[in-house]
Amino acid sequence: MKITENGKNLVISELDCFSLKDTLNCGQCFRWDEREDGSFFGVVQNKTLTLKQENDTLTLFDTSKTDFLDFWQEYFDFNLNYTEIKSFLSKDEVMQKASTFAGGIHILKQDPWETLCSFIISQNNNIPRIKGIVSRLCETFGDKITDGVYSFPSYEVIANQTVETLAPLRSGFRAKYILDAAKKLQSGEVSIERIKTADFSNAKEELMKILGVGTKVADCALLYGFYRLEAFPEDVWIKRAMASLYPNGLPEEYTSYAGIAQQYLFHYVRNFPEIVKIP
DNA sequence: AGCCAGGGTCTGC
DNA sequence: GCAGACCATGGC
Repeated sequence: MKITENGKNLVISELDCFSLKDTLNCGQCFRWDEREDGSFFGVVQNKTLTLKQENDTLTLFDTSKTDFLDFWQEYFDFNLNYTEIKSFLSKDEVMQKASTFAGGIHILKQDPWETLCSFIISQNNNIPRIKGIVSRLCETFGDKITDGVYSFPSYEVIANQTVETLAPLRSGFRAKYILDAAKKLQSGEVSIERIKTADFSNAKEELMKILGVGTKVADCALLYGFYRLEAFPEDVWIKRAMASLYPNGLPEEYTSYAGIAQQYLFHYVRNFPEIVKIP
């Protein structure tokens, strides 16, 4: 990986095992939008970024080398060697194929609360609508960053809301779950700091104290919001994939990177649904 | 019109 | 433990 400053832009070249499109469109994040020209615009914390990938080169517009080294490098998980992980996850034929197809996906290091809240919204929902609800949540309760761009609201702000004031989000039955999460975080009944340091099963148990957080949402929060790579979220697609491809469970040797294996599998079977169709 | 969407809760065996 | 109804909303 080579970093070059080009005027106001930053160019990352000689990239290996990275697909911006697959990383941002694989359903782990909801605040990135693809534009006509193939670039992506996103909001992360109180920052915005537009970037574009062409082959093994990534251009971050209006970004300094310091911005990248201090923040975006970590956010996009460029410090983990995905080339090694990809080969590690290729010990059997299924994962070998999934890794080859989806090996450009990186796990983003996202904010814990934003991720938890987003995946509460994700239940029994589809990705475009999840994005719409999250977008209205930010517009209604977040801070203005620039014109038409708002930050993700803190749980303190949401904890002061009611089901009625959340109505503009049109989140349906999930509104009471969002409120319960915000209130339990504010009261300290559930603590992000404790979850960060707890072992995996205790962390998951603590998340599941929140109404509307079951095993799948907890695993998604742990994987995408707490960077727990051993989390293995099982949605309907992964359940189908497991039933037809791994009836005896995921190979034990993959346990420490199960979350990345899950991402590869998810992207793979969603693009080739016939693989998991039971005749 | 009816089904599905990166599920979870609640109830009843 | 496990199945089944139910939950709001929107796109197809």
